[in-house]
Amino acid sequence: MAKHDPDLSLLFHALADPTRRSILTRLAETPARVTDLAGPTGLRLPTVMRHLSVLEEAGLITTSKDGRIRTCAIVPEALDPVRTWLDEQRAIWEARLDRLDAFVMKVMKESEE
Amino acid sequence: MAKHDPDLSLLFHALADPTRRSILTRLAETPARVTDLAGPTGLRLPTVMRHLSVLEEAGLITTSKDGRIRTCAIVPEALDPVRTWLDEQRAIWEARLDRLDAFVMKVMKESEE
DNA sequence: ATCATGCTTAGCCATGTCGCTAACTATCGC
DNA sequence: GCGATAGTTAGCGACATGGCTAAGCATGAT
Repeated sequence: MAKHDPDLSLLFHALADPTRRSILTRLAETPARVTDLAGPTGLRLPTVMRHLSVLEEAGLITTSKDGRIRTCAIVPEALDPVRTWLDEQRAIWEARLDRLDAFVMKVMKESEE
Repeated sequence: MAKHDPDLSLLFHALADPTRRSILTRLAETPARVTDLAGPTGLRLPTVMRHLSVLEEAGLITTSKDGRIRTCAIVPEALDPVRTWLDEQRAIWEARLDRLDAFVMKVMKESEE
């Protein structure tokens, strides 16, 4: 409801990049090291690191370091706000369609008279 | 499934801006003119025009011009790909949790033996 | 015909994004 | 300790984004 919703903006922005989405999908299978994630993308490590920090700041993944290895994992509930927003929108949009329906019905009924 | 999914990127990017989201929510109530949309935002017309064209290129709204007035309206089904993607992700994530469950069960069973 | 209205275009500025390389730190295996 | 491995930091360049002003164009009202 808040006018300023940094959370949603961060989430949507994080999801707006194909590389980040593919990293997410990869992580959905199983947690992985940074290098493992970099492999399929064909990108350099620092670039991947950057994507990971965007994902982490959006709350979509968590990372932890063990020795020299950083392991990344998804945060399943992180997508909830997105889902909620979508549901809200759909509710409003459908309400509007219903009203449009009602309007059409009314006009039709009136035209019959 | 496609590695390159410009559609989703456009959609997510369009949704990543609070101004654009508020325009969408406003349009969900009823179609509106460009000036009507600019009002609440406190932004100048050219700036709003820009946001509108981003929304339109993402397929989230349609606009049509009658005389000197451009009317904007939402495209309700435009959010479907987003919803689909979310559902896919959730499916994978849940499958992973199930597998984790199975793994835990297996370990527990083995430890009993 | 003239003027106000509603939108559009062009262009500027500050900042953000996405890729890179190069150099650095920290661990692990020997 | 030494070298290989994993990650990190710093900084660069090209381009995109989000805001603005100023000026233009088309249409509606008088």
